[in-house]
Amino acid sequence: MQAEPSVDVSPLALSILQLLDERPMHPYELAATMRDRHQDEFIRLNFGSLYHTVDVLERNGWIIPAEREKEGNRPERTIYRLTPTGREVLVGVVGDIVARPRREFPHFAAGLMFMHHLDAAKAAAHLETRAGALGATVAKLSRILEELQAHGLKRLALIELEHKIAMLEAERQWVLKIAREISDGQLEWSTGMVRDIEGLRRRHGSSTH
Amino acid sequence: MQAEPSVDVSPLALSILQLLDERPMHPYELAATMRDRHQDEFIRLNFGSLYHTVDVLERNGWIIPAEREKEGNRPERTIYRLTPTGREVLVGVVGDIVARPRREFPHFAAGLMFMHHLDAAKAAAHLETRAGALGATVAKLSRILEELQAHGLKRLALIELEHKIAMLEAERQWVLKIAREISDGQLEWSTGMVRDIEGLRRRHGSSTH
DNA sequence: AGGCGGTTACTTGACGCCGGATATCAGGGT
DNA sequence: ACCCTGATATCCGGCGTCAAGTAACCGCCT
Repeated sequence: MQAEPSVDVSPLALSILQLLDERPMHPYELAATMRDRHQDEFIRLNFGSLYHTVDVLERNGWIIPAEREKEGNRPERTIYRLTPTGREVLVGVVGDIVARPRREFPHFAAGLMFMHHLDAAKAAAHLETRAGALGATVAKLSRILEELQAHGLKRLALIELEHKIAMLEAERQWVLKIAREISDGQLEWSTGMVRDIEGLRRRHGSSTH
Repeated sequence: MQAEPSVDVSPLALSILQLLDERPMHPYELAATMRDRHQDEFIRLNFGSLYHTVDVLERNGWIIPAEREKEGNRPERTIYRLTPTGREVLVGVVGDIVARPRREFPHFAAGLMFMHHLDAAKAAAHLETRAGALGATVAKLSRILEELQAHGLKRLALIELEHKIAMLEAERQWVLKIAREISDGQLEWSTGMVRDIEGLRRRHGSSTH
């Protein structure tokens, strides 16, 4: 029932809270709406965790069943609405998520860490492939962005798209640079190298990165 | 037993394969080594999934138990080694992970998506907080990077650190830019806005972003 | 030398979330 | 009549997280 330091509320939960703040809905409708708004491009969505998350939110008292409908012979559906506490949590969590970087573990970093198992030529080629894919996505998203802007959508409504494009583009630049440096020998290559890193300070401390 | 299109091998599994390629080890030693090399800064590591993953790798035939030691009265430990198939998989997976961007769902994007639930001032403040945290991490990692380079480590051995720093810095720049644009009113704010996005093309297609 | 508190070695188990598949019914199209 | 899609929910197995449990070791105190 607490509003609490609002830690560890999943993006999916956040999205549920946010939608129920607009109006009461039943879970399936939540999913449908998320899809309509393309939130599922940025938030992992599937029925299993949706229903589960709804349960959890109810247990926490962030949301409560408001109504229970049965239409024809379809499964009965439960309509939920946001509680006042839920509303507070929503705002709190948004602030928290925006303000505090969380530790993430992108696959690519792991790939890089073991890149020396490839030979230089292959590595460079793979990086170029990646850059190409990244470029294609950036192009696609940019087109969409422009189109939506032309349709009159405000920037604030599209900020996460802008962000994604920027990050993708940054990665692309970096990847390209490294690919070049490998190709022209500027990044010295040694295929079986040892990677002992003495001195990288052991855990403890700023959590964040 | 297949070498296969090498999809869906977790970073942790990759790391295991990689270490066993150097020499046979038992699971606990794997973990210890990963920690020593600070791989756990880039790969999510905990004992539960470690032992589980080892099991799976064995079932797949990528690794096999080579020896079984009992020292004093400690729990008996199983030493694994890489199979030839395992070695192929290793190289394949590395290439794959490097070449193909995977869809990731960073929390921050979700936060941005709902940022309009905050008022402008608070949003800007939170973004600045984030930029600060990002800056601190970048500084810390940069210091470590230099130190390690000074210790004679080759760039190739530190490439993932370089990457992380670059990405963090890119995000920081972006966050700072947006914070400024909010503060000086350049990014138009409307707190309760509707966010219906008609036109963002429905799923199907380049998977990647 | 004996004992005792803390750290390191090593594995297992319980529990919860996640994601994919599946069951059921309604309705519209051919 | 048949089939496909959409609406609606639940189920189940896999994987990750956390923490407990046992043994040895190390250092210190007396």
